[in-house]
Amino acid sequence: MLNLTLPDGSQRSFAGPTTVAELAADIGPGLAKAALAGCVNDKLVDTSFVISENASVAIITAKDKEGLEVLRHSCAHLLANAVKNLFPTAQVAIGPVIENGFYYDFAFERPFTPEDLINIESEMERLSNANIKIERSILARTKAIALFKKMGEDYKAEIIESIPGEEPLSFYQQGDFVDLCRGPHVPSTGHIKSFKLMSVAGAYWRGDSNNAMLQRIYGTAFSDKKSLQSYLTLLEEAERRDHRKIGKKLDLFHFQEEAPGMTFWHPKGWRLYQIIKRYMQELFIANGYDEINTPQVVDYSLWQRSGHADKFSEQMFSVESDNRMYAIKPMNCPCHIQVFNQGLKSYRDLPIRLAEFGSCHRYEPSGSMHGLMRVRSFTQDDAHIFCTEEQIQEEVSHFIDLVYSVYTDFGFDDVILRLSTRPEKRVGSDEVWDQAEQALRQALDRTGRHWQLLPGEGAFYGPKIEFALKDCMGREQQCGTIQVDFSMPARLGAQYVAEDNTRRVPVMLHRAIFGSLERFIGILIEHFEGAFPSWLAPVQVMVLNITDKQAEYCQDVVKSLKNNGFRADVDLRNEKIGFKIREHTIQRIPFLLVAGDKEREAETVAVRDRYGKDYGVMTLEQFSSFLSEDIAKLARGHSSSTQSV
RNA sequence: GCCGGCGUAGCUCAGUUGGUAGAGCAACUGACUUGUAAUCAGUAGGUCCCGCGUUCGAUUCGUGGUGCCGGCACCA
Repeated sequence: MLNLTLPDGSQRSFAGPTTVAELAADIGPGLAKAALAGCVNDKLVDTSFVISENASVAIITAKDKEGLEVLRHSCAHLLANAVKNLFPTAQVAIGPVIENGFYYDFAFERPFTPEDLINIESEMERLSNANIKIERSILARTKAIALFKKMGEDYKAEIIESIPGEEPLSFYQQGDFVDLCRGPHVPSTGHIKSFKLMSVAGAYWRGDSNNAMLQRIYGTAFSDKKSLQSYLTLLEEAERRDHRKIGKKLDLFHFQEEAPGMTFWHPKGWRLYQIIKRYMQELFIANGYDEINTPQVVDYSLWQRSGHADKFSEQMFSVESDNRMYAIKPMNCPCHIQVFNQGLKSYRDLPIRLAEFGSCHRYEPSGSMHGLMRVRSFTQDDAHIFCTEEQIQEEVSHFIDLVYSVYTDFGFDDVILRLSTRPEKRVGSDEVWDQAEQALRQALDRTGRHWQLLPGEGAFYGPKIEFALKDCMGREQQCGTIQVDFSMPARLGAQYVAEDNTRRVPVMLHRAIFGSLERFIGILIEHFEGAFPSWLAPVQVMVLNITDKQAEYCQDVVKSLKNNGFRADVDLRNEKIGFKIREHTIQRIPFLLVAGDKEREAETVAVRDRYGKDYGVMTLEQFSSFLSEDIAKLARGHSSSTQSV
């Protein structure tokens, strides 16, 4: 007698060993059809798995998260199957599930073309319609290696050879196609219906740039066509929000060949930049930081002493002048230590918080550049806190609060916290690491927020906390960080006089909230789709006349708004009001003020926003306080509109 | 840096199977003086990314470079 407990607590009894598929059929014909896999005592298995002991069992369908992953994994196999059918000389490498889909890596004598992709997809459809049974088998590894070598699948053979342990391995076969796989997989290819191949790209074998480059085909699969379609729509939305496109459309910045990876900021983009910088400047002042500024070009010897030249000489811009080698600074911390080192410091002076809008240049690999997100010239909202070990926790606690308040101001409510602890290779004694990790842990716990632990992911010089925010598309963007550094202060001779009159080396905390201003602005552009909240908008108000008769009045209105500190502009062009409204709506200007004869005579303005909402007629005083209120809201309570134009 | 793709007017993009190029929008000029998402007409605008090669002739073909795009790798 076999008793199986279902997720809802109910039980099913069978006379003897039973497969997952039989259990599904026993529950109902619908489930029998939908079953992709099973979960027996929390272990995922195929529907063909035989349950021989009492267990808790769940039937997994495409509606389950695990089911979707099984489906995608099987779809990766379907892809490999199709490629092998069409291009028998292609070798298969690996084909895992990733966020939103899957990929499969192939070695093939020529590049796959977009036409190939179309043909491969048709072949996948054909295989799906044929509803080929997918069967699991077990092979001893020596046999398996021989089998794959015989098939000419050198990469697969290499994978099998590198799997540790001695136990036999599982394989999945569909028709002629066989693949090494832990599984589970869907029962037959007919379950894979809603899929799409997305792109081909190069990828290094085993992710190592010393290895051969394979061709990676990306694809995605969903439980049904509708989910697939809504995913594709989401991708379109992401494309619409691309900061590079919006940056052009809103005339914020540009790039050109003569300065790859370096931003040419246009008036409106630079205004946005300045607003964000000023915001942070005030925050520095309010939180006990002293803003400093250090040289752009610094003798190479400082970078040798700091250790950066050793590790990053390839990525540093260097300048030779009068037979002396300099580097354009790639980071600010060595310079900040130079400032700290001026004059003898006492423990009474600590913590010392030195902040800088540090302009840095790094020769990033050509293929890594991406709009504002990864540039060769950028400015960090950088600061270094020099303190004692005992002060770490309080400084970190305070910093975490600060990060949250900043992200909230910019409209990001979802923040992910990660603590990275000591790696294998590191400097500093275990006691110091214990203390620092403990301090970070306690600071995190004190916030009462969720945080993730990344063991071994810390820098060689100390543990760190990283802050990632989630934008309106649900994408994670790592921005802020606070890192403990046990190494640099000693290397560069930083000291303070302790209570017992001995010289000690201070701990240095590297920290940034935006990360780089360029990147943060890129994130903001995408988050708001260019429709910045009024406190950030480069132009907050545009005043429009209807005919020339109101031109002078409109200019007076703008003058008065500017005097009140608002970023206002006027459009007196001889165009229809509808045309002007369209243009400035597309430009995402928060408020449009229209003045015709009626308004001019009454000394009022007609107010409307970029979403088409009509706020009626107001006096200038009324509008000023209305706008002030809107600005004071910061980003809180605003949601970016997805209304498209 | 690596694999693949791409580079044509300010922007978005056609096009030339090798005979130095076109549209829409923007710009400029004129008319219209307009009431909440595109008024009409006209004009001007190009080293077809750069160098070299093949050719009578290259924007088109080849090659080297450069930049961008999608990934990979990298990211103090």
